[in-house]
Amino acid sequence: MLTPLTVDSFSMTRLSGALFDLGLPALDRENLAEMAIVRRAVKGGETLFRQGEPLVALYEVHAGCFKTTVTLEDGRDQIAGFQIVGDILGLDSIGSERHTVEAVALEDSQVWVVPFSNLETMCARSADFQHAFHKIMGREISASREMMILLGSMRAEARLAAFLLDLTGRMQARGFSASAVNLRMSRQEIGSYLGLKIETVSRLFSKLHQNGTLSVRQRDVRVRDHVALRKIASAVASE
Amino acid sequence: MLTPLTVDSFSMTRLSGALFDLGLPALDRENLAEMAIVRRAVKGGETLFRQGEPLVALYEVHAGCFKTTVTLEDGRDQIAGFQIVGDILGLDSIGSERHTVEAVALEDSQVWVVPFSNLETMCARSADFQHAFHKIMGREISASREMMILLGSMRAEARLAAFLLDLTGRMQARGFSASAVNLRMSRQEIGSYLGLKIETVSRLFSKLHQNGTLSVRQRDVRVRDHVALRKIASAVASE
DNA sequence: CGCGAGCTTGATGCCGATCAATGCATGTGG
DNA sequence: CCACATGCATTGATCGGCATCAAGCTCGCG
Repeated sequence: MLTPLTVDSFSMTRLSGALFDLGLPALDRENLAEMAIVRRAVKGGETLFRQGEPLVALYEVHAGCFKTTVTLEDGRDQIAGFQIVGDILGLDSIGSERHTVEAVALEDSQVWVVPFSNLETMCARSADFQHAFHKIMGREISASREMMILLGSMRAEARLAAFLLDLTGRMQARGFSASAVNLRMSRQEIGSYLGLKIETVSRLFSKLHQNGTLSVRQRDVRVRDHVALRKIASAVASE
Repeated sequence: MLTPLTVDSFSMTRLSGALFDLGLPALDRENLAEMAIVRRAVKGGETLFRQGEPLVALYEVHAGCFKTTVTLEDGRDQIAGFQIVGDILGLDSIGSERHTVEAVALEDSQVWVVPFSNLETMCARSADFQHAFHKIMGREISASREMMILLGSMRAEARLAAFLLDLTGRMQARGFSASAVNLRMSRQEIGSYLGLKIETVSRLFSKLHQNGTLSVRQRDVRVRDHVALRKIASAVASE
């Protein structure tokens, strides 16, 4: 599994993302080396880690996009989330010290590999670093909580709108366009994530395209009317 | 808000629950005093903390039962979870340093109040303590993730069965009966948590009562057939 | 060109929401 | 102690949204 590692010394001097770009001047090249943080390439379709594997490291997405999936006892599997640049993979496994999800690259990607034990050592050494790490975990908890709310209280159209707003919002925060998205995932995968069937997702994209909220061409999506999209996402739908 | 505090010196010598009962011999009476951990009584219906309030402390439920709710912009609110003895309240707020949910006691309860900054200090001091705390946060992440799966892929009957199995399982882990439960929450609240309407919840209780899986009398529920309940919870229902 | 995976679109059905009424506990005042 | 009110739960009838079933369609690729 832990195959070719590529360490790009340029990027090591200017790191981005939640785990590193914390305004911690202390976390420089020297710290990185000490923590044995390296970069690893993951090809599209390749699995980064599987359900049940012991926790060895956390991963920060440096480039590309991942999906995390859970396989249920009966064999079906559901998508637990999509991770883009700056997101952390592996937080789910800290409770049990084993991965509870599988992470698969949706396109050619790169991750920073952060050995977990070194990370805890680092936490003990720096109060700022510790606090920052706790905030990352806390944000993960809030995010899952929000997803629960979405799945528990929104109708199909609102779910899709919220999904698009979340995705574009995250992309924008990482410096991408807030309106033009190239979806890396299939309708199937979006449906699985949102608790909807592929046909429903497709129909909703068509509907939003027709009424001018979006412009959809396969996986190229452009948000034409942010206000309308926001309105749909917050539409009441039952208690 | 932070009204009368009761410190029970007997209980302080023998603490239970996730945050304290970690097999950490170091966390004795002296540490508790140093961390300024105190016990506080919360009457049924009383609010422990509200959405938007700054994070001051985490709380471990020492006795009783809580619900956490999120109020959406449009005024509706949804239940994010139920916390029983041993559960931690406030983890949701670590990401933003403000509470994202409101916590309300469902009956007369008691909590341990753990000032957050002291907790981080403690983490820095003890690697074991730090690791234990990380596991607690990790478990919270996994739990929310599981709830997402439930809401995204299960039909109504499976949701209720899973809810009951989760609740009784947690009760059992804390030394209560695994089959007899007195629900502290209304049908309304269960429905809100599971993304179902009150009528649906009621009908399902009736159905499970009639077919002998449960015995239901108001909020007194007894699991008669654990195997059947488990089967219902794992029934396939769509992708 | 033809094949296939992924996507779209239509027709139908079912689960759970909605609307509406009744039942059943607890509490309060006469 | 009963009459009545109030809040929660149950049960029934109907409706609607999304799943399901079933064809086509589009686009990339050998």
